[in-house]
This record gives sequence, structure tokens and C-alpha cells, in this order.
Amino acid sequence: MASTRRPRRPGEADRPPNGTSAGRPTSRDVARQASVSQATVSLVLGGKWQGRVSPRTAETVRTAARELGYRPNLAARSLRLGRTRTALLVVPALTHDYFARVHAGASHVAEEHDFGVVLYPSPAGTGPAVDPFGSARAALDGVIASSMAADALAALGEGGLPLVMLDTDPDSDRAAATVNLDIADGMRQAAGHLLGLGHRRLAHLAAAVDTWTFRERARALTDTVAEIPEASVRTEASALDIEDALRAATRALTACPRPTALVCDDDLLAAGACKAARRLGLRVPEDVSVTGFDDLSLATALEPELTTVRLPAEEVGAAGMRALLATLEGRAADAPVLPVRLVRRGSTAAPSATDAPGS
Amino acid sequence: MASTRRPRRPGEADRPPNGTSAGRPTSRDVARQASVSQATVSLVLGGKWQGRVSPRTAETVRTAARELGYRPNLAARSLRLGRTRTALLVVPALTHDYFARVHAGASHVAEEHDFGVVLYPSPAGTGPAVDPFGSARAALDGVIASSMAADALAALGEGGLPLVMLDTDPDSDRAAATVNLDIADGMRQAAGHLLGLGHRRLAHLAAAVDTWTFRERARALTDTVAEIPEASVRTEASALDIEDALRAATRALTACPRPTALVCDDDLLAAGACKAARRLGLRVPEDVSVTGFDDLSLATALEPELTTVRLPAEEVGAAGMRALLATLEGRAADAPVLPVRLVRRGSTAAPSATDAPGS
DNA sequence: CTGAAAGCGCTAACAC
DNA sequence: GTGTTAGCGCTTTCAG
Repeated sequence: MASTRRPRRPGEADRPPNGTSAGRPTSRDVARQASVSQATVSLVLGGKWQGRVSPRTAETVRTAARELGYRPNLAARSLRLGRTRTALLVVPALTHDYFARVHAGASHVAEEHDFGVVLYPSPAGTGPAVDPFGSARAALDGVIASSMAADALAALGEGGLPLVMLDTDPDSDRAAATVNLDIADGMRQAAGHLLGLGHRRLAHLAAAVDTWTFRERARALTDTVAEIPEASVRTEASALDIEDALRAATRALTACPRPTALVCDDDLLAAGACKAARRLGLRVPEDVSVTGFDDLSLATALEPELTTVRLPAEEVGAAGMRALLATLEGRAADAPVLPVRLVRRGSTAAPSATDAPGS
Repeated sequence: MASTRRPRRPGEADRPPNGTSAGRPTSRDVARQASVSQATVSLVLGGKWQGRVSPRTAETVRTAARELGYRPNLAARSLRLGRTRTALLVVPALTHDYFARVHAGASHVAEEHDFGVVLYPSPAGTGPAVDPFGSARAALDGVIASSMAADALAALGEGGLPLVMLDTDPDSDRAAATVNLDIADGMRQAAGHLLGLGHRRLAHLAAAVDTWTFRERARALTDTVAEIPEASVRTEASALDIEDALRAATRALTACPRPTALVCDDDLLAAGACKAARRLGLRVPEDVSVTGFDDLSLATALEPELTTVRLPAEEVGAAGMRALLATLEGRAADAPVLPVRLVRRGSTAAPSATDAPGS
């Protein structure tokens, strides 16, 4: 009779009538098994039993937990704690090596702090993320966003969660913290390297993506070239894929006079550029030098290997996670600007005599 | 007085004494705002109000929710429901294009079913996953594991969660369901293509990774070559990275007599092979043909583009997610074996006359 | 058609 | 040193 009045507990039908639960064991089951209270179980397993629970009891609890194969229910813990120890990492694409490495760096730091990272590859690339909070079905403590366009961040700002931005306009004020790369310096190094080699007619294979990081690359290149009067740079825009890069590079290399060096916004574009050169019967680096950016694994898969700007992707991810952790703890996060480094490989050389200035 | 006896609710200090909550709005806040009960809010927002709540009331509730910027607390929902609508996807590495695409496919299907996917890149590569359930801090409904070694799956089996295995030994019985690729057929196509072109001395650049997928490749290659009496294949093992592939391919190409074709277990290895060939002064495909496997984006980044076996990675991920969903709903999941296809590109050609059989 | 109430599994304040 | 208890926010009976 009484049972007809009592609301049925969810999953009740799945449970046997006796006291032992059939499903996943709960802390209650552990408590019963160890003949202690649930609170004691929580204390012991939470590692805060020192001076509150006798070592003997603690050991009993741990044994019981092990025997039952107990795993705490994270949903319940999150609900109780109001925090989930989970961060969302929003990236434009996963197929791009760089972001995979950012993720690795962030995960590593997260793990050290018993945090989790869930990835949200924004379906719209660098564009507005549709609904990261709904789709990433996890309950979140904070968000880290990498290389996103400004309007994409607007959507992220709506979440009401602490936001750390990576490789994004440092003047934006949406974020609680930022981690940046010295993109401009990287481009200066690349351009300086080519100019130093004697190149004067450069072409810029520019990524047709409207984000801070690419605007920065364009600006730095223009500025660096402008310092040498005889030097010039033309720009060809390309989508961030090999095929389009091939087309853009072909346009650049069939211009008259032909540039002696191609400065590419990304290793992917550089790969397209090498392909284009080869198809036009030009040798890299003898006839045309090519530089990339990012130092993806692709850079050393090519022959010759790419001279490119190495970005410390893992470090970026790690610093991002550290900044988020700091923010979450109410500490001020520093806003590092990480240095980048030109890696000289086989795809660049001095221009050949016939192409040299003055000829 | 009473308040001293009552335990402090967590976060209570953060709340103003008045009725309005300061933190994230809860369904209670929405109910209050709409002057209805919490139950009504749940019904309306859960989309199951048809015939139970008046349209007028429903609209009021939705408006209130929108005004307050209400987002349901997923931890609470998970706790109540006992399910989280979240799957764990375990992959050996994220930097490998193939897995990024598997993830994309799985996420896409997940999203359609209002599911989330959290990625766990097994730190040990294809080896035993350390503790995916702890590190992926989300509460999970099921696990999808791709291309893992058998012992790695043992650890996953411990979770007590439904497990779907992708690209793994179909005879293993740990999984609730499997999704496989017709790897053997792919390798048969690749080898058949080379044999048909007239190649008789093949070398196999084999991935030194002990998983089903690579054992299958080796077996199928051996079998196919065995069908042609004059044909032979030597094997060089290589780690799954460019540098080691370069070394292995160099060994293969400096053997006497030199093989006329390199069959590689992975596009990454094929890239290393091309690099090795070029460094030895050999032209691809004139002097040596190279085939890859997977059809990574790398395959078309190279010049010449790789002839390779295209794996429908997205489809694998999607089928895996569908299988998990089916299992979760108690339906029988089918165990598809997805077809693969050889993509002929520029890295293969008939052996040159001097290398041809009989010369 | 709407509201009241219970309880998912966990943690932490407090009582003993 | 250990147990009792309340309650996180949500969904879902059941009563009205």
C-alpha cells in the first residue's frame, strides 16, 4: 500500500529487492561493505581522512572499494561541488596538427591538476561556434579558445564562463586571460632570412582567413620588406588547403617578373607552393625559395624539408590551461607572449645568379 | 538560532539573502519568474509538454528561460537520469589525420542524437590506456575505441561500459559491437595494382605496431604476392614516423637487387619513402613506385601525389557511434565491414625497362 | 492542466 | 574518530 503512494525511483525496477545494488556500486555500497558510514567513505577516498579516520578503518574502506570496483559518480560529485574540473577547448579544426598539439599541451597540464579537457572543434572553422556549451555535453568550468575570429568569441563570451584566448588579438577584452605567440617576430625572422639570402622579389601566400594571427603575419611581412627599398612583396590569397594553395602559388609563380621566394602563412600553403613549383618545372630551393609557418609534421614530410617558423603549440596549450586554472582559483593569470623560432631547412637558398638583384 | 543548526549549503555565501539567485539561474528561478512550478518548467523545456501544459503557459516558461539565460545543469540532469549522453572516443593519437576524421564522423552522428563525444588520446599510443575513465572526467555512457592493441582493450573492458571497437580484431569478444574496414581488400588492391603494372620485386615498409590493422596489411600483402610465382616481397619495419620511415626506406632501396616498388603501411611511411628515394637520386614513380595507406591529407600534399588506399574514416566514426547508440538502446548493433578503395595517383607507374622482369 | 515531493550519489558541516 | 543529515538541480511520478 505504502509503495503505491511513493514515487518510483528511477531505475528502481533494475534493482533487486535485496539491499545489494545491482548496478554500479555507490559509496553507500562501499560503506555497507566496510561497515562504516557513507561520510567515512567519502573522507577516505577523497584523501582527507588524515587525523579524522583511523588508519585501520581507512584501509578497510579502500579494500571494500577495490573489491566492489567502486568508481565515484562524477555527475553526483559535480552537482555537489558545483564545479566539474572540466575545461572546454575550442579549436577551428582537429585535422590541423597545430591544434592537436595545443590540445596535447592543455591536456597534460589539466591532468596534473586532475582536470579534464573536452574538445570542441568548431564546425565553422574559425567562425562563430554554434553552441559549444550545448554540444559539448559536459558540464564545464571554463573555456579555452584558440585562434578564433573575433565574432566567434562573442558567442563564447555568452557562456558566462571564464574564457582564455590563445593566439588571438590581445586587445580584445572578452577574455579573462590570453596566451599569445610572437607571430610578428616569427614572420620578421622568416622574411629577414630570405632578404638576407638576397631575395628581393617576394610573394606572400596569404591564408584567406580573417583572424588576428594571419593579419599579424601579413602586417609583419609588409613591415619587414618595407625596410629594404629594393625589396617588394606581392600577395596571393588562398584558402587553407593544399589544392587552393597550389592554384594561388601557380598564379604567384607565373607572374612577371617571377618572385624568387614564396612566403607562406602556413606549412599547408607551403606544401601547395612546393607542388606548384615542381609542376611548373621549378626546383625548390634553386629556382624558388619557400617558407612555411607552424612547423607541422608536414614540414619534414616534404623533400626538401620546409624552412618554417616553429610555434610551440604544446606550450601554448599548456599555458592556456595554466591561465584558466589560475583564473578559476581567483589568481591573476599572466598573459605570456611565447617566443617563436625560425627553423632553417632545405626549402630556402640564395636566389640563383640570373634572378639576383641587378640582373 | 535555527540557522546555526542547519548545515551550510555549498555556495550559500555567494547567494544574496533575497529570493533571486545570483549564480547561474536554475529551473527553480525560471519557475518563479514564470509563476509556475519547477515541474512545468522541466516539462516544457524538455519538450514533453504536449497535452499536459497549456500552450500559453509553455510560452511563458520559454520566455522566462530566455530572459534569465537559463541553461540546464548537465551534472544534475545526468545524476537524475543515470545517463550522461556522452561517449568516450579512445584513439592512439590525434596528430594522425585518420583519427581526427574518425572523431569528426562520430561527433556528427552523436550530435544528431544529442550526444557528446569526449576524446581520449591514449598517451601510450596503441598500448594500454592508463585510466581513460578517470582522466576523461566526464561521466560516460559508453566507449568507442579505435585501432587499439588487444591488451589496451583489456583496460577498457574494465570500465563496465558498453564498448565499441573500430578497426580491431573482429574475433575479440570484449566488445559489444565492432566496426571494421576491409583492410585486407585494400592491401590486395594496392598490391594487385603494382603487380598489374609489372612490378615483381616489392618491398613492404611495415609499421612496427602490433595491432590487428597492421597485421592484416602484412598478411594480405604476402598472400597477394604469393599468387604470382616470380613476385617477391621483402619487409622493412619502421616506427610510424617520417624519420624512421626514411631510414627503413633507405635500407629497402639500397638492397640488391633494388625493389621497384615500395608498399607502405601508412601514408606517413610513404612520405618517408619518397623522401628516401629522392635523396638516393631515384625518381618517383619512374625509378621506384610508392603506395601509401589511409589517404591522409598528406597524400595529396606530396608531389607526386600518393597512390594510396582511401579509408572512409568519417564513416568508421559514424558507424561506431551508431553502433554504440544501438547498444545503449538495447538494439543489436550490426557489425559492418566498410569497403575501402585504392586511389591511383602519381606515385605509381610501370617499372622502367631496365628494371622490368627478365632484364 | 498544474503543483508537490522524492531522490539520483555525493560531500561537508555538525553532532555525538 | 565516526555517524547523521541536508541538499546540489534536475526529472518524474502521483495527487489535486
